[in-house]
Amino acid sequence: MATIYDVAKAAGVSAKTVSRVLNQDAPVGRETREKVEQAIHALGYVPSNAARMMRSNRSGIVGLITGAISQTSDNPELTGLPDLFIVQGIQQVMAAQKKTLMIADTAGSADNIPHLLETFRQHRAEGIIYVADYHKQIELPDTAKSLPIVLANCFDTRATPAVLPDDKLGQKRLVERLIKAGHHRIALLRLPETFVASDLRFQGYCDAMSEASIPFDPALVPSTLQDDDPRQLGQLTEALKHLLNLDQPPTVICCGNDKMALRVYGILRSMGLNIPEDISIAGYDNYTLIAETLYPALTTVELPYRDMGRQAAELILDMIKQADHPNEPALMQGDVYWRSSVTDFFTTNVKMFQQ
Amino acid sequence: MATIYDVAKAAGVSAKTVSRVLNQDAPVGRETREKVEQAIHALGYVPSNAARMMRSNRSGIVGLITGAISQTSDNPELTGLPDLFIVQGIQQVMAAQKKTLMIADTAGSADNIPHLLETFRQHRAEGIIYVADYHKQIELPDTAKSLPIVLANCFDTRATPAVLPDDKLGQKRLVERLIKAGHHRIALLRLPETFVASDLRFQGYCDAMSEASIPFDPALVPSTLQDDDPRQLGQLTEALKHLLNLDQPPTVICCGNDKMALRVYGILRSMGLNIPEDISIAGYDNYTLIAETLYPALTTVELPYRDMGRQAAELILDMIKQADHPNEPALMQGDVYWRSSVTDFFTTNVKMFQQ
DNA sequence: CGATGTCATGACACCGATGTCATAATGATT
DNA sequence: AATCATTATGACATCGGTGTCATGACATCG
Repeated sequence: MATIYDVAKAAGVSAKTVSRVLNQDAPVGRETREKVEQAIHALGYVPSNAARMMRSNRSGIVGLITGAISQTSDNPELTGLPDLFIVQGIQQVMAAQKKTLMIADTAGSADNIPHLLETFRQHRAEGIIYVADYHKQIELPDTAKSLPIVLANCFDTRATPAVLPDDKLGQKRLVERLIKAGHHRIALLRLPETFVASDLRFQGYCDAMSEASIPFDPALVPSTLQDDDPRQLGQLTEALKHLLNLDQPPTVICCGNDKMALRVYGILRSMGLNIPEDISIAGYDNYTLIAETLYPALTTVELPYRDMGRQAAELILDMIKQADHPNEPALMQGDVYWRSSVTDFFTTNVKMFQQ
Repeated sequence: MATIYDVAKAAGVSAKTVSRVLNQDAPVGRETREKVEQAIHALGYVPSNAARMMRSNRSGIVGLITGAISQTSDNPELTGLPDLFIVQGIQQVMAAQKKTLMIADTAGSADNIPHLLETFRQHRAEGIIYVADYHKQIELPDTAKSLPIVLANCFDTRATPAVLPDDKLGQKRLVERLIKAGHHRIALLRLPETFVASDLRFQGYCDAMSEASIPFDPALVPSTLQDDDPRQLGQLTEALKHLLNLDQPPTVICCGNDKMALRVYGILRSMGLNIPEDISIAGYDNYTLIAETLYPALTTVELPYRDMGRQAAELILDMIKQADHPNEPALMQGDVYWRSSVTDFFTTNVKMFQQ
């Protein structure tokens, strides 16, 4: 591979002059510049990042640790890889800032993290982003403390800067929108309690109900499911039967996520119920492959993964520039996507009057 | 950040001796080694990859170009990101071989590829893998020819080494299995013709039917769909009505992919049909989030993404070692996943006898 | 006992860029 | 015309490792 000296020789100038042409950091005579540019082109010369980095001691590399890529399928709850959208958001910002993103993977085991950090340090990464597959609490090894680090979709007890989805607000907005559409009997099928989001969304549900002065009815919020996947189908069926047999059954069921909603669609239909005529269904995540493809399309709340990624990327770049960092996690809001799986009583009424 | 000279000074030895301890490429006295190791630990020294790379001229970096990460949502057909599994397979092999994987992203536009290649060359990547989001033909810019390159999930006209899914064999196996389960009237809802897989799978379908001596009935294979997503629902409904109104309607419908199967579930149920009692459904892709979550779970063929990734990784590593490369694309086989969306007439009969 | 071989270590050059400083040529200013 | 500023260029050192070669201390062998 050609070096800057080969170019210099071919152009009949010094290496430093070639360097100046490359970096445009000092005036170069027009003729000289053209000779150099021709030589570069003719030799197919590409400057060596390694040599540059050595001199400048700035790598321009940001490390990204994720389990998304090599996620093992032992937890089938998570094979959707939606968190890859976070990586996408990060990538966008890094590309715009001409930073190089180096992605490493935990291969499903947190034990690998120290080794990954070591590799990043060898490459002189300037900062690190850790991306979790779903909203959770984590504990990073002590080795992580020596570099600027940002957590995305997770948080720890050491107030490491973090970017999180605002699950509470998201669920609250959804329920508010449901109430606005005329629903009062609103059921909530919670995620397993092992998920941080389960409780946050329950709080959002309660807030929205209480602000609308609708008393909380525990019968509408069956006990949370287990994350044991094979058993979930049976548990879901039980929970749905319970809800449908209430004296005042719900007019809409909020599912813990879009995947659960997909299951609920199947179960309800096998019971002979139509969505949304007999009962409305809402999800969470706005996992478009499901939400837009389901028939009817699913009303749901977006998990703002791309925004979280962008936010995390900007945060780490700030931290690299100035050792400054925020103490509070950044909460990212996701919109409600209103689709045809939920009846809007008022819209329906209007239509009736128009007809 | 500490250098090898800092370590050398702290340990009272020469830099070269520290280097020997690090690389274990020459004997070092036990006492000396321990002093050096202590100094390394005390200073938190991590060798600089840049400096190493400069001397050895071997980067240990393999470049990966994909659109998976920053896939724009303008093609909703593809928001599932299943091709990320290819990246996962690649990552596994690279990690095992202690290679560094550098992932770059087309940000949805092939125009960026030359720039990405330039970046890879700056980093002195030893080889490149290009991953496509679905089985397709591509055309790489000429700049790509100077490095070993492997295509995954795509191919070109220049016989660049490629790793592809064996769509023909996959569909053939599925149909063979359906026939074995007692189905004779087998419908095929083809993907849009713009997809390479559409024709290959149709060939597989024909092969299986012909080998079982079942005459080909064009009525069972409606014209292919458009990839225009909003219109697909209507087209699908039309196609299904057509199939169901035949004199001899199909007993099973093979869908172009799992997502189409998800749509078909919804449409058939809104027609009051039960799966698989009234009609069986099969998909393609084994996109587990859909296939396993659907109720009933979906019979489908795996797209062997992880295997393709592993194969592509091993191929590029071979090519890096020896400039040798194969001329024929590697076709990777995917298994049939038999689930409850398809009636097995023989199993059913056996059960009836047992009862 | 001298020759040879192995072990342990260090001095030094080198990889490919770029920062610093020096130098020469040109044009502008007094 | 002498001085100064600006432009255009090159020589050289340097970044942090590692390859090459040299050196001294022992151990082994005929």
